Amino acid sequence: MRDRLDEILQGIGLERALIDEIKQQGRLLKIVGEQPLISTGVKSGDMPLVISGTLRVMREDEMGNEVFLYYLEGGEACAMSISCCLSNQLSGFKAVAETDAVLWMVPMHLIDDWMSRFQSFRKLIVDSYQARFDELMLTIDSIAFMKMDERLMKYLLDKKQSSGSYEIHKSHEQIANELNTSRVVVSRLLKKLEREERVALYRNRVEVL
DNA sequence: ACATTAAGTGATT
DNA sequence: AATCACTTAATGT
Repeated sequence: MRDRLDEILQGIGLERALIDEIKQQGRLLKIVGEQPLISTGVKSGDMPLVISGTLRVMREDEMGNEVFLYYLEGGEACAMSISCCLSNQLSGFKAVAETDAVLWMVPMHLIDDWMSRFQSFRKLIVDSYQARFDELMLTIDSIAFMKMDERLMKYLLDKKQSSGSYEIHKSHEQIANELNTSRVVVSRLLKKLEREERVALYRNRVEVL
């Protein structure tokens, strides 16, 4: 697994010295199955670097309502975790592993140091911030401007993309929760998509055609 | 065979 | 698009 980390870090374009430090200072975190990684109100002192798997990052309010924000995939850093740590705020974020995932947890207190010493690290953080921000804008206008049927289709295609599979193993209920709507609505829209022959429906499973 | 959970649907707001 | 109420289908015991 160390090799894989090395590979990823090199792929990002970090220099040798930094890679060695990262490998020395961080710790490995394996997540099996669909499991919450960071939940609201808990402060975490680490910045996760995704080695493999997909994380779904969400916003959560007091009542437990969730809003999807963006995905984090292999080779990506969760730059947002820096901002909540720097400002010493409790994370209003919740991250859930979508699949089995392997993360490299980097202690937050080293970030500053690395940013000033390694320009490649600064770039990683800034780029990652930028990328998250762009994704955020996408999901914002999908919420603001897209109708439910378009959102559903985008959701299905996103899932297809991130899992590399045409099959989505979720119930209508789960999908509805992630889109903040009701199961009935999802069932109806999926049914419509099925008639248009864009998906095939099964129990606990949707296939994108 | 029975209970439980997922999905489909008409009617109403 | 949400909610209710009900039906039907799939799955587990």
